[in-house]
Amino acid sequence: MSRTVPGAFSSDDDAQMRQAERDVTHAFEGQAFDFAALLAVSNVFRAATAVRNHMEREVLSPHQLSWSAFVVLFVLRVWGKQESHQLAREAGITGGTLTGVLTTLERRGFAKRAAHPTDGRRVIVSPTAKGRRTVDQIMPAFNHHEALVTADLSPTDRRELARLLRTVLRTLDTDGQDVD
Amino acid sequence: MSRTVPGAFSSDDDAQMRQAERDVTHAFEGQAFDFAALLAVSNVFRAATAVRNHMEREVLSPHQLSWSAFVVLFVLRVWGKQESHQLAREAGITGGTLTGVLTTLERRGFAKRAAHPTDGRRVIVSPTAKGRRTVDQIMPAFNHHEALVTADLSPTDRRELARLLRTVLRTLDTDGQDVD
DNA sequence: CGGAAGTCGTTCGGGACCGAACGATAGTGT
DNA sequence: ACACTATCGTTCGGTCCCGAACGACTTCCG
Repeated sequence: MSRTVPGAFSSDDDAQMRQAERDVTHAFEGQAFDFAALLAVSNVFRAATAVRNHMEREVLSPHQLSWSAFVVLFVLRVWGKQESHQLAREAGITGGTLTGVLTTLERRGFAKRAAHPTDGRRVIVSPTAKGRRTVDQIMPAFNHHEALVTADLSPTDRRELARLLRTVLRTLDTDGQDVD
Repeated sequence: MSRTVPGAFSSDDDAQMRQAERDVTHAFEGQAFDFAALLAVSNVFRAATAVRNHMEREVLSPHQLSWSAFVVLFVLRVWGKQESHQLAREAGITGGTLTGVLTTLERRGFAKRAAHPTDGRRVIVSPTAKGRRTVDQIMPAFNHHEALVTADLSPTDRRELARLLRTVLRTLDTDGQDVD
């Protein structure tokens, strides 16, 4: 009843999944088990890995850029120069990681650091012309592949997927802060 | 009409997103741009990172296990001993990575390698009793947190999320193989 | 049988990644 | 003015992760 994708592999797929569910519930029998949650979480992670690897292989590797390096560069391209901590948050990585990524990006001439005018601790990161040019060159292919990996989703499905994930992100966000 | 989660943060969120869409389309103006695909892909990745970090912090780190190490151990717990390559595929990592993870797991006494009876190249991996016990001890908390991060999703939403992601995975799978 | 070709797991190089510890700088109160 | 505290970005230790190269082993075929 939840099946909208027709044909070919789906029946096999379903059978395998039901078998997996039986295996897991059997392995942990006697305990309450939220299988839908497990499935949602594990699929998020599997899909992310698969998409990331696909993108790195098909789009990014010719330019010798990792996913994170590209994301950082993309943020700089669209929103321009900004402080380090904001850039890290925007790119979804920690400050420690950003330092490494930025070192790579700077070495290859895609971005540069500059001192904050009044605050000696802070660092302003800017894209170079070469960095902007590179993003502009990669982005069409990147977006094309984004469309490819979501090709079997209807436009409605894509928006729905984004919405559901946003809900998860918001949940994580807010109770990460609440704990304090 | 696509909004099921009520109140609080949603309006802010939407405004920010629409602004981001304007920024991005403006940055790449004159080019066709599938923003729904970008949003779907980037949210998959963000959600995966957030969930993984949450799980490693809240559930796994007390046991000094990484996400991958736990996934491998989980697979061994539920499906029992198996060959290396199958285990790698099941856990969603490459062979090279599995070697590292397995070395860690073996050093800590959670799993062990054994020679294949007839084929000298292959390796059979088994969970130890300690490994099984550890999974059984962690799993309730792990599943509880899986439920937590998807708490703002209705049961239908969770299944829908899993389904949409499965579609993406299948797309990636099949045209990864086709290329050959 | 014996070399060629294919298939295993491992090793290696390089980057990413986190959290904690660290210096440097800035603000705060006295 | 001067400690105290908070907040920056960086460094460090450890792991993960991939793809490519490698060596050991097996299978295929003459």
